[in-house]
Amino acid sequence: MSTRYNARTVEPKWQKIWEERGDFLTGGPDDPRPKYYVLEMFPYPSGRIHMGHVRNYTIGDAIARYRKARGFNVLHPMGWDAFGMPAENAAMEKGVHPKGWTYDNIAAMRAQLKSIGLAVDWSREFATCDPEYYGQEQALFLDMLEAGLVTRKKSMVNWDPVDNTVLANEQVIEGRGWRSGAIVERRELTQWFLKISDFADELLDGLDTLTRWPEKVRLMQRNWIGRSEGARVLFPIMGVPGDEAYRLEIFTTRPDTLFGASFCALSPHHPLAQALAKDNPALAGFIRECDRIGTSEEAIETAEKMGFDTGLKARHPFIEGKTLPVYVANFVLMDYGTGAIFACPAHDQRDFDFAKKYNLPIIPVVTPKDRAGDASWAEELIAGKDAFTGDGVAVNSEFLNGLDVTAAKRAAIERLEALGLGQGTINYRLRDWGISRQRYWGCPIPVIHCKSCGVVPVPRDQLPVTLPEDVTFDQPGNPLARHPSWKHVDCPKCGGKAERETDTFDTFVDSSWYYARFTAPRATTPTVMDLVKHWLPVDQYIGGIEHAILHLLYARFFNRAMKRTGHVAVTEPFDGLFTQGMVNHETYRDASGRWVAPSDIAIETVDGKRVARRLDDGTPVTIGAVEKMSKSKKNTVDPEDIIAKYGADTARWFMLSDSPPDRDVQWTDQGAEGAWRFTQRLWRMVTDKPEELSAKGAPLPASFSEAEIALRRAAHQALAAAGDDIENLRFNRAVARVYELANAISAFSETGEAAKWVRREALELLVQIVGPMMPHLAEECWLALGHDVPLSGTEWPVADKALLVEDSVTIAVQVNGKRRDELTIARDADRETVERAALALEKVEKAIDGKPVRKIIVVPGKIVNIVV
RNA sequence: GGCCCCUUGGCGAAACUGGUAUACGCAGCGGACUUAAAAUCCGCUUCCUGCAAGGGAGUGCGGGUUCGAGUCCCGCAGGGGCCA
Repeated sequence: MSTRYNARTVEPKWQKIWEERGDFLTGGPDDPRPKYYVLEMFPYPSGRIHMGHVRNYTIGDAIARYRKARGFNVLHPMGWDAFGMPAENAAMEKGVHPKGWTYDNIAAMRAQLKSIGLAVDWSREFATCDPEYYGQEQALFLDMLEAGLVTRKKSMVNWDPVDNTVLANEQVIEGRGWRSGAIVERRELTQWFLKISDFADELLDGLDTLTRWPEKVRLMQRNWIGRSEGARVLFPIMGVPGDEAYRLEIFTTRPDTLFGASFCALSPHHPLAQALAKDNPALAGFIRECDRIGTSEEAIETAEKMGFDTGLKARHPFIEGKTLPVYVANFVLMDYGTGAIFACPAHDQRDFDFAKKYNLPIIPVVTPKDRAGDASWAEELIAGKDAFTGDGVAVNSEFLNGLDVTAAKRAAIERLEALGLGQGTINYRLRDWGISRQRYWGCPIPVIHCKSCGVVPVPRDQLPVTLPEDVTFDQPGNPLARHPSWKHVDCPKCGGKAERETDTFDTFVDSSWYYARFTAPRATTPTVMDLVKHWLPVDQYIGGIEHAILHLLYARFFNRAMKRTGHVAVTEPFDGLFTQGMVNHETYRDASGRWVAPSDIAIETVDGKRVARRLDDGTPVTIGAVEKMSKSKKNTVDPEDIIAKYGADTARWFMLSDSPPDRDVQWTDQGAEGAWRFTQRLWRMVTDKPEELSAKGAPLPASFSEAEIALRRAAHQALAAAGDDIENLRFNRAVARVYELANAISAFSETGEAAKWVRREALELLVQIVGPMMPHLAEECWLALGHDVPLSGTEWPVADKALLVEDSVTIAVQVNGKRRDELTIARDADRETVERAALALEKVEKAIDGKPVRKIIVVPGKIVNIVV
């Protein structure tokens, strides 16, 4: 006798019980249990959770619950990445204050997250817009300023004309602002920078220690840092007005190709180009034209190569009397290297294209090893379309001749250094991290600008520098800068009139240290050394792949900066990283091509084909591609609707089944229905026929039938395998084990006392395996099975090792590698017995067909292969 | 363009370090229960051939290594990611 499982009443009940019991409060550092810190990337408080959140937090929650059951002292906190543009946009569009908007959103999202039933220690919650948090962030900044980790410099910046703010390179995607989508402009501004490039090598080397990170993420970071070894070379330039001794410094990764040089090229923004343009209207016009092409590296790279001959001549460092023309060229980036290059068209594609266009010499100086000494090769190269960039042997290069690329590079650098015309150097793609944002809703940068004292840090006892609340958003630009009084202060040094810095931090600063703050969220210092020492690094960090570079590289740098300033002890903040896939859904469009939401349509199967219609007027709807859930395509499913209809456990179960968590998952109604059906099935299995279960705690029967032993085996094997799967975040496999065990229990039809005992044992194990994934349902089942201690306070069961190994195994028998039959035999049968049994099989005999047996391969427990 | 990853039934996917390919779920088909439906339960479901027993093919395509390849190596095609 049972009733239907009602998630709507059961789920809040258990959430309340867990809270009252304090089940998920973290133990202190003196707790005898080993620590385990599991953290999901904290959300931006947009106001509503989406399915991506459900997936992310379900994965983390299953880990947290499993680790707790395995006897760990688990730290599983939650907070809010609460500063940023959307709050200001809301202020501009709806006239609400960013602060009120943000905290209201947090309240709404907290309630939603709690309805998922997360095993989170909510006592540690904070938002980055809490003055208690950002005040400590300001303290960290002052420490870093003192330690020389911060600089202030003029630089060309990416200016977002819609958000009216500066963007870091990483925030410019395909020439557009990552948030606004506006085409980014170039501007020169004085900005605050964190010196991440000082750590380029360390961040690169550190990647090798991150063995529990996806290889893909490490590779992306490696490419982003972009270390390249090369040389800086000085080319004396003749004909620079007013400076006959001018030496042009260029950067090259191919000093071995210097003998193949045919011209030098300057970036349009190179100081020499700019200086020449002053007296040369044609050049000035050319530079303007280059700027019009766009500012993104991509645009510059794909644009047709254009050059302007300055008429200057550069002297070749190695070849006496040889001079090279000096061009200004649109494909040379001012940001990379020195903003000037020497070009060797034969061995660089861009140089090659340029040389062809302007009829400049192409001089091959590296020959592929297999074409060495082949005179026609050079002609082929010059006549063709592609430069040769591979490894080979140096030719036409005097003292370099015969050397391979690596050796030739080394030899060329040695000569340059001897001549005083250059040196070996390492160049990085990684630039310093510009952190100034001309926005209101962010952490104020705690410095004061004084006319006589310069930049003065805000004294520590005046922290936090809090945001003023009486601000207006009725005009573009920074509300802090136009606030009537906030920025006017006395200089802490001289007492004279001074102004506060009105820029605020990039919000990536806020998210670069929150993981450390969770270990001491109320401390009056940024961190507490004993606590960060105990808890860091994060054992398992979980989030979207979209943060592979931005957030994760910043956090790795910031942690190092915190270590240097004495706020943490570890070098790497995240020991294990897991990047979960996206949640996708089918898209739908009506006859006029407008997107239609899944909740507005009905789908039927007609003649084996799925057809969709609008619910309101019945008009047909086209079913389109499966894509990432997004508001713009309306293919979203609201977690709140799903929870209201099926309960949180169903949503959680669906998120963990089917697709491996690092891959994208497709949300489907059928899948959700399937997950819901299983919740009902499990509940029925536990409650339907209590008379078929032995009493709780009944003694172990003296003996079991074969079928009983088989079920016990299935249960214990499922337990061992599912535990292993959960530990390795292979939830889809754990789910499959659960179904297998459930199927085995359903198929079990033995009667009698021993059978009842075995059925209870299997059911209890099943419920316990399900526990981390569908915690509410598991608790309710556990209660129905007669337990008075909730699962949240119950240890993970231990699988009986004796039941994990089978006495006999079924192995395949192959003849010449083709499977012919199978054989069930004692697990420890010796080689000869297996061979004899295999040869005795009728089908095997037929396959051998009287041919002589040449060899028999026996892999114990796996396979027999008879070679004839 | 460079670097990297992926490709297994109608679909999502399993297959541990080379050893019975397609577990588990979804969808579909057939059946039971029911006045009927829903729900539930049972069975079938890689392809070809065959009444069947059986036989053959088969993990994107083409080669290779091996007693044995979804798994390792080389080449190609398609898809995706990052950097350009």
